[in-house]
Amino acid sequence: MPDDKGALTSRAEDFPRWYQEVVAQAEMAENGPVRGTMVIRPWGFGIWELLQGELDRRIKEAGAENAYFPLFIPEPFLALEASHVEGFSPELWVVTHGGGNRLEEPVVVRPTSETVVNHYFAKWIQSHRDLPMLVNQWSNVVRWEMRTRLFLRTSEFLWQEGHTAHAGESEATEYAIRILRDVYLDTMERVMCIPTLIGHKTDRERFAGAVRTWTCEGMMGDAKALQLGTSHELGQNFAKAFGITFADEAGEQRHVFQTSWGASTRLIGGLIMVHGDDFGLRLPPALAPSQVVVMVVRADESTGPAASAIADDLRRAGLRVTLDERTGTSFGRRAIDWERKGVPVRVELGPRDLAEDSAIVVTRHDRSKASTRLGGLVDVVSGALEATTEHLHAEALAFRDARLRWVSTLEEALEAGSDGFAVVPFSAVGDAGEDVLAEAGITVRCLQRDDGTLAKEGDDLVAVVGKAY
RNA sequence: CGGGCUGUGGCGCAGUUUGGUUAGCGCGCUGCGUUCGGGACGCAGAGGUCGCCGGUUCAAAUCCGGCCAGCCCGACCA
Repeated sequence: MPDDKGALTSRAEDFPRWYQEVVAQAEMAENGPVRGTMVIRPWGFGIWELLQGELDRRIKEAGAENAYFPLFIPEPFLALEASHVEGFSPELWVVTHGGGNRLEEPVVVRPTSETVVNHYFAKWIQSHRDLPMLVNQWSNVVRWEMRTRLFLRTSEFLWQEGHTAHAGESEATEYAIRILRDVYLDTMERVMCIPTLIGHKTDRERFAGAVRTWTCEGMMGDAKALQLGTSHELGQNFAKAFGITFADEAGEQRHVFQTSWGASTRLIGGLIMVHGDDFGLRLPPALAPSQVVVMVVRADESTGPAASAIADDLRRAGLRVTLDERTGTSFGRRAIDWERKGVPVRVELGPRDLAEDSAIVVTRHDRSKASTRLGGLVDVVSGALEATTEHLHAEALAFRDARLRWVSTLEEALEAGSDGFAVVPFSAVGDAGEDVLAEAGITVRCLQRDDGTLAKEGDDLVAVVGKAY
């Protein structure tokens, strides 16, 4: 919000007003006791739990199993893979004391777990029969960040990180892409209702230690890009550093090919920034801790029991329902609180409605209200939830496509990429072009074929460029 | 690390230029009452070492010196 403080004004201009409002209103998080850490309040955490469930199911369908590895990593582990340690060193939090004494060897708090996981993979993998090894971990990680921003870049964040080992290179590539598509892309498109572009990163944007980084990129409500999830092909870099070898069918000792992939609480930020409006958050039904709130307009001997019965009916239909009978708080106050939290559908029941054997159904995504017969209420609410999912995705897609321009030169990309996405032949950009774009705060978000599909390389590669968070 | 700014009840701020009774306002909070169909209202009340240390003065939130913390802009990043 523009004000007397110059610094704040310039920031607010490119920082949507609703972002901060929505985050605050949705009671999701605030900066915590240590710089850049976050506190997620129950409503926001409920969203995360649902998101976790959706991701976890898909991860298991892709064959990976959950496991857990230590929070503390011996410092020498990090040093084993040269580019990995180089990439992460500036971001490490290091513990120097334990039990009141200085530790002989400092330990690192994990910024990501490739090193510990691979330390164990080296022990666990002996034969081609042990492959592929597909492991996932839900955990927190910490990274020292120069500049933190709620949900998008916090010093501590929650995520899942998958780590796999395969016998062959093509197998690893296929698995990395399978995760990108079947886990990440599918969750983002169908669950989060976020139109998502996929592709791979340029060399400079690649994960430290990877040979190729595949990525999902979304456009936020201010036309800036957000990296929503990444899947890395690690080649044999870590296998060689950690000595992960197996005996193949012929009895030869060979190094494995690996992948690692992750998606974090950043997704909550993306969700807010794609769907939030001036009235608060708008949640896709699949991620709404409460999908329906049944509100009693005023205290009354008949509306209370009737609302309770409606809530039960909706629950029996498999919906997550909250019954709001707090008539001590004014109706408007309560209605706006739920609206801000993004509850997709509200059912409002007052004496007037009850007298007509009806209720008001309010849909959050378009704020429309309709009087509905109680007899058909469950169907109407279910239909409204389905419509919400479609509407949120369609609206976000229309927004993004209106700000995505196909261009053919670097100069055009520079212009179009400053307030949206530009798609430009990668041959027109190149490494030198990335420097030029960087001057304007624009980066290559991903490389893909001109039909939007994935390709490792080729003449038809296009670069999606834009400003990023 | 460079550049800018701010520290005053839980939150947001005014007051500082020009020192002067008991430090004020909005929101929130507690109690009572009236309300309740779209962010209610009235009355009563709780809550402050004015970031910290020192100095000047009859007198310091206000002036001087030092320190600390936080925010914003640049370099980093899921």
